[in-house]
Amino acid sequence: MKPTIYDVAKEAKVSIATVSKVINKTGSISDPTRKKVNKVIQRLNYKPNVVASALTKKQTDSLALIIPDISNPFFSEISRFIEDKAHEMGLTLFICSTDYNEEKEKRYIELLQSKQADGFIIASGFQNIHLVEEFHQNNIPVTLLAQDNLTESFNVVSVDDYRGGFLAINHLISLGHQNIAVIAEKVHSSTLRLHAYRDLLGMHGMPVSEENVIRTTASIQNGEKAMLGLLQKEDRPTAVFAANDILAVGALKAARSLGLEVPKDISVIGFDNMILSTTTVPELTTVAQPIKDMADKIVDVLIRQIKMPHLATERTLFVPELIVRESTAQPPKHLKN
Amino acid sequence: MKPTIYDVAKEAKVSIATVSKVINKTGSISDPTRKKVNKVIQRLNYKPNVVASALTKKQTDSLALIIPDISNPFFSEISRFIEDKAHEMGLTLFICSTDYNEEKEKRYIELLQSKQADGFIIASGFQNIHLVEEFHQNNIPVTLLAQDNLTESFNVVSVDDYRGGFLAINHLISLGHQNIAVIAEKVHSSTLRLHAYRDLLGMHGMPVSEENVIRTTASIQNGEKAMLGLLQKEDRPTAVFAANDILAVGALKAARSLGLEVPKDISVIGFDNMILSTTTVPELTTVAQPIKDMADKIVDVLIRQIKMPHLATERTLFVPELIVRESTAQPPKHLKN
DNA sequence: GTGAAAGCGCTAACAC
DNA sequence: GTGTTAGCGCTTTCAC
Repeated sequence: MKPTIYDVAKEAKVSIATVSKVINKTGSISDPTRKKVNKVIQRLNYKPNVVASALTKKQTDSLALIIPDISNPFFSEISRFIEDKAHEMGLTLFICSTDYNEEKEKRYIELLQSKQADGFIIASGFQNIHLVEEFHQNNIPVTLLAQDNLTESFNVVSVDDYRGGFLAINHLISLGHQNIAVIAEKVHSSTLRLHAYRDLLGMHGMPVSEENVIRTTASIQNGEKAMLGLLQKEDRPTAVFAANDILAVGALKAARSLGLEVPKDISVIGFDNMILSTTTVPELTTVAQPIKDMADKIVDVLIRQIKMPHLATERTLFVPELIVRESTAQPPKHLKN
Repeated sequence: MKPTIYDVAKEAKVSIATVSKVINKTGSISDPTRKKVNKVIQRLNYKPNVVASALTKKQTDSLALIIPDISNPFFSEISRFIEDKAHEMGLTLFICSTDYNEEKEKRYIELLQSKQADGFIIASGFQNIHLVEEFHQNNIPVTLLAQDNLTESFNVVSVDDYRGGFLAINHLISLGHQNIAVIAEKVHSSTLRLHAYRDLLGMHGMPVSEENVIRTTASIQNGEKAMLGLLQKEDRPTAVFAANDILAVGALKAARSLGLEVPKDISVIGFDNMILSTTTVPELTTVAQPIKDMADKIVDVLIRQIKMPHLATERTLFVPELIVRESTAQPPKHLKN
């Protein structure tokens, strides 16, 4: 049997309260007894049972991170930073992948409530926002990651999507592109990036053709498919803004499969700056999210909310950054006006 | 306050024992009372507190997965399958990234023991195997993933690394390559892949030059560096076997940076078949691990061990598969003998 | 078919 | 500085 606090107390000839105090460094304990107790703990290889302490303290020191898919590099990269920060703060992390599926969202959220997670981080791509609203009613701390929800007042940590879209399109326009298409996801963040697209085109007196905006789900294949559609149009765009790097990678593949050279024949810009964007040929020009800063911030915000539930809601927008690599250039000469 | 089993019992005018029985579908409960209780559970939105039940049952229904780095696509992909399988079996997963760091390994293992994880999956790349041996002594169920440890008898699920190396090198040799280099990791699985390399070269009467085997840690940069070294040699290899796709991607980048064309000037083959290997140009020829099968199997094995601790140890080797894509071809003519 | 009660391993209030 | 004790919310005998 694993040793319990009773075993330690008996061996050290003190009470369990004393043992508890030396473990948690609470109360005041004389130096000799502390040493004595610690020695016994060592000798018995005693590990406090935190499920018992969680039951008494009514807090598990664990956080739930709900993402669409941990095998998607964007999410695995940011999860890693969140994990590090959480551990640094003494918390463990449950990570669950929901596949954009409302069933799974519901199941995981119930499960993690049962597991008494102290707080929840809901990443972008979460479908059923009603589920999250329930948290609010039940006073369960939640913070949204890169998911700007306007209807309810949640704590949010996100990148400034509009600004990011602006950066991307502005880069393309300043290179001289006049016919720019966009491949976006069907999520809110993509919508904001799209707004920047429309606004900027408008500002430059460029017409927005609805044929030039494709909405899809993030996957390399979908990026490929979307790009193929775009490239088969008569009035083919000279530049494509993919709302994330996964889609951009698909776009790159599609262009290549049609014998088109990027960026000579067509420019492609992504969003996210994940590892993928440096392994393509050409390397991807993209808009970087400061995911480490975002990860740190979101854990801080969530912890604050756990400790002080009635604090004002907080929305932190991080500034994205344009990373120019190889996949964007001036449009082909014969198409320039 | 969250409702407890007492609240449900009171509302339903039954005892907490009865409520417990309907929740867990144990004992025998009459249809009417079950319905009555369920209705109250519904109405109160009652969620059983599993930390309390974990305390009584002495089992948390959770597994620990210890990997080097969740942001490494190989691990995130396999983690995803393990997560799915675990959830299918009614278990939650703690995922921890240790960065090949013994300090972190120790910290996480202690933490997860405190959290009373029912079993541990230790992935390849784990440094301090002594830590794992302690599990054995303490009768804590462990299964190794893709880490074949010879000294102790652990349950192991792995790919047949030797066979994988064989497949890769054999492919290269049958294309006509005579001067083959290898970039391997400093882990056991890589060593096995290396054995295949040496054996196969020997079988074909090809000398093994130690200059042609580089050992490093998995990262794109290290792959790049290793490849650069290889390419600067006078007697430059015509083909390189990278012991995983991450290294192979680095190798591809290095070749490209030197103006070499893959596979025309030099062939590159990887190992793992992760998503990265389809986004490179050229797409990577590689050896695929059946990671879904491995994930399913490892969860099964671990659960079996949790339920029946004294079962014989089991080592399952999965058969890898050669995936020929674009990065391998015959060696340049002028170099062929 | 249902309930009373003991106990899982711990924390925290309180007494000494 | 240290110990006693009452829970935390649940499962599981064992009566009835």
